[in-house]
Amino acid sequence: MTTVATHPGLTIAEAAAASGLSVHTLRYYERDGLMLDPVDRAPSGHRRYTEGDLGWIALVNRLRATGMPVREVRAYADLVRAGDGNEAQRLELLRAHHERVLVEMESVRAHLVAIERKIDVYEGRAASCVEP
Amino acid sequence: MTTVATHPGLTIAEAAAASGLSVHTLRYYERDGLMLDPVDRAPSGHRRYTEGDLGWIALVNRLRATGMPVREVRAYADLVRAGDGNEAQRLELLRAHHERVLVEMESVRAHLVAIERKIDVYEGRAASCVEP
DNA sequence: GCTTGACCTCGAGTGCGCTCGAGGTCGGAG
DNA sequence: CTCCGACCTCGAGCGCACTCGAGGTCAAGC
Repeated sequence: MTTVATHPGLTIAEAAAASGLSVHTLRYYERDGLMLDPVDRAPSGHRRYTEGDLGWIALVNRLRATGMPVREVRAYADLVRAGDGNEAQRLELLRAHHERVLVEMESVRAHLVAIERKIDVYEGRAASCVEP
Repeated sequence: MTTVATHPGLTIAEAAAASGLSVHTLRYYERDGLMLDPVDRAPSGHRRYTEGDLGWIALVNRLRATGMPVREVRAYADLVRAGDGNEAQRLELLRAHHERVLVEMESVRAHLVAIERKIDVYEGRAASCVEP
């Protein structure tokens, strides 16, 4: 069952369009160890992104979008790359991140409520308390 | 009714403790035009923060905590400093920020749900779909 | 055979938001 | 009078996450 030359894969421009990242950022992520493996290359040396690459990038995007630092995404990628046996560590990393995001969201929500009150003041829907 | 030498005001260290910012950051904010006015000084030249200053800093903290860029906080401070007549602009700025924060929170929430699903996979509470 | 354009590498540059350090002043305690 | 600690200014430095540019390769189309 030698799967020879299935799909050629996406060019970096296509991968950029698909992921919402810039080609610069895609190369940067790879350089910086955020990808699981170096991306495949065409004989020309051009990158060819697989569906698996895109799936991984989507996860990286989710982690980044929720504020995980690049270095921590790299740590996660390192764990996955290391293969089986560290699932507990991966889980711990994700759970810690999850918890931090929840705390941060609650903080933002609370601050936002205070800002809403100030908006109400400007709209004349409430009495100003002290400051402008 | 000449209010002579009421309270002396807080030192920068006290203001830092009260606001949660560092003394460096307090000076930086002032330098950068985020304060409504230059902070009062003792005869020694040392800063003396009033209750009003602290209230304003609290607002700045709320704006920053919800992700408003420093330059936009400055723009808001500029408006307030300019005095009456631009309430509509201030309101618009706050509302635009409010809207952005809501959109961002929703995005984070959605990404977080996807991450939760991945956590479930690691906990064996769900079947893995495709990627690690 | 030449041009064009998409890609490559490597290293430097950018914008943001602080953060730090050197060198100096000031006021009160000993 | 001296020392100390808290403060001052000014300018540089830092960490992060990209972002850009110079200089080069390669393959396809004219």
